Amino acid sequence: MAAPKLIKPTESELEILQILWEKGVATVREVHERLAVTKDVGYTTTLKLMQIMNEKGIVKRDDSMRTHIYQAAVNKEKTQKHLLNKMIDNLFGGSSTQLVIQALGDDNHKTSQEEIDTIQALLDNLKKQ
Amino acid sequence: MAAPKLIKPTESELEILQILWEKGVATVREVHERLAVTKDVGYTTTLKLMQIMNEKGIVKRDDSMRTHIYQAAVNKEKTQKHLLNKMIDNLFGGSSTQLVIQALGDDNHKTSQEEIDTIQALLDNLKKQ
DNA sequence: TCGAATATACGATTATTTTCGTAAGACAAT
DNA sequence: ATTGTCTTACGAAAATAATCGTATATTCGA
Repeated sequence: MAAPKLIKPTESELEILQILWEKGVATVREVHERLAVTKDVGYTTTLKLMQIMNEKGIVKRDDSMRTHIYQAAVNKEKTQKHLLNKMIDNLFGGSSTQLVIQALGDDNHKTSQEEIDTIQALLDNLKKQ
Repeated sequence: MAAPKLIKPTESELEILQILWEKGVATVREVHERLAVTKDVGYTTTLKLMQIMNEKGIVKRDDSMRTHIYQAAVNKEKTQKHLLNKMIDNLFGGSSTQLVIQALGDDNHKTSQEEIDTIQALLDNLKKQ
């Protein structure tokens, strides 16, 4: 029972998690400089957030050196699936299809030809089962 | 031009919106009794939330009678889309395709044959454009 | 060696969200 | 009319999230 099943990262925490998932490991500064590209926020704010995430068990860190090295402590796909499930149930009446339809018809995130092919392949695969 | 107003309902507000979307119109008491089924919350809490939502313009109300009649003032699909966008950005690195893949491969919300056909038709349509 | 740059720790503040107690008016039944 | 129930209004506490300032320690060059 080591795994705390209730993972509910805040919006800011999710932004940091994304960066950690992508980079694997990162320092506070690396995370912060990435955040600073799209967000106007102070360094100590990022630091504090990552410290809190560490306390919550959302991230792990190696503090054997002066500059601590952080990494995500929660699985990316599991977290995505968990939050997606919540949204499907809370906002789309339990229908993942409804959600998919909304997502594909989204002007803000245009779906490329290639992506469409990817999804179609996935659907063909689903069909066979 | 008039600034397009950003609808960002909180989680509690979303619970209320869902009830209003389903019922069309409802009194505070009706909403509250529905909430009370799954949530332990006081009546005045629901009342206050709905008053705040009214101030924010998330709901409208007819207060010509003693018991006010509420209805949603934001479009269901638009709100779904907005929150979906947020999730795509916050959790899927901006890739709606990644989200779709997770949603379709979700064990908790099985995708039926019929639903697959629906989505495939949608994709074919997207392809033509 | 000294100072600038950089690191963490941590308290405090601010903002937002959620909660509820209390008051006062309206209504219905007796 | 009186009482008990229902309603909204309102203020403010409690809980949660996000922000940053300051202190202190470490490192690296000049």
